[in-house]
Amino acid sequence: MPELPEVETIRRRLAASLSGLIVRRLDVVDTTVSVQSEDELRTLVVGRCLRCLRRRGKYLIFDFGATLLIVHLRMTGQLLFEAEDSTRRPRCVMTFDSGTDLYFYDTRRFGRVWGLASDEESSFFAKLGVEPLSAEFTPTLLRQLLHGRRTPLKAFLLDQRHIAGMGNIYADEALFRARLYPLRAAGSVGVSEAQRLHAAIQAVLRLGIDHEGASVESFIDPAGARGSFQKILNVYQRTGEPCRVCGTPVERIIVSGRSTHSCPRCQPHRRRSRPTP
DNA sequence: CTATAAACCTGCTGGC
DNA sequence: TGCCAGCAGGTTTATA
Repeated sequence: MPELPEVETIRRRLAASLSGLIVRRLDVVDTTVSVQSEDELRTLVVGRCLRCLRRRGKYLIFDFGATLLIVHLRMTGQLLFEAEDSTRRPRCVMTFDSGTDLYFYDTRRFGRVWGLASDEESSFFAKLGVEPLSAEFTPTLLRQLLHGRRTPLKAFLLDQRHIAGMGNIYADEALFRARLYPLRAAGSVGVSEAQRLHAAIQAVLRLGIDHEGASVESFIDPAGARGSFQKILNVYQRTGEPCRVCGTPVERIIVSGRSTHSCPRCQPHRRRSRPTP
């Protein structure tokens, strides 16, 4: 599933190829891709110059200056420069004046596209939490966000209203790196633990970006390249395999309906001092 | 506020 | 070999 590092990888690849190009046409193949009509989307993007590509959490923003096209890939969405074979149909296609096509493929059809005027952006993202790699995200802010909450840390990290961009992979990896048990109540986290969690969140997201994403499901970048973060996962989808730090088998539980992976020794239920993983 | 569940989807897996 | 129930998960919406 594309999470922050995967969307950032896509953003960088698209920015390198598409910045400054003018949209020649937009074709909506699967009308469920947007609540808006093909005509409405066309009015917002066709003939306009793509100024830049931005990202907010897991949302990808095609910035045309006065208008925006926003894409969320959800589970299986892919943006590709090349068409797939005829057994797979794209949900929509954007064609640029250079002749470059951008296909939106999405097996499970959870992904969505929105077109809007740029002055609607702040309200569009009004409920979205802090950008975890921004200067705004500090250990102090994290502690404020955690304060008083009884919800499990894992559920807290997945909640996009608090911090934007983490999904199941990076939430599990961040908690492992911070040596925190996923079911710990968010509000029970102390100052040093919050500092550890803050550092761990930023570290796993940066590591994910450095590795050009985790290709655990169907993630590939627009040129079809896989990421490599899946090769260095510590706990995600490693149930029963030895912890890379202590050798204890990785444990799998369900937290707020999501499979959750952790090392029972490195991430104990109670606080205790351990060497840094 | 918090928790849980269903809905949206399709491909894959496990069990028989 | 074949069939099918069940699972995976990001987000929204509904319900307790």
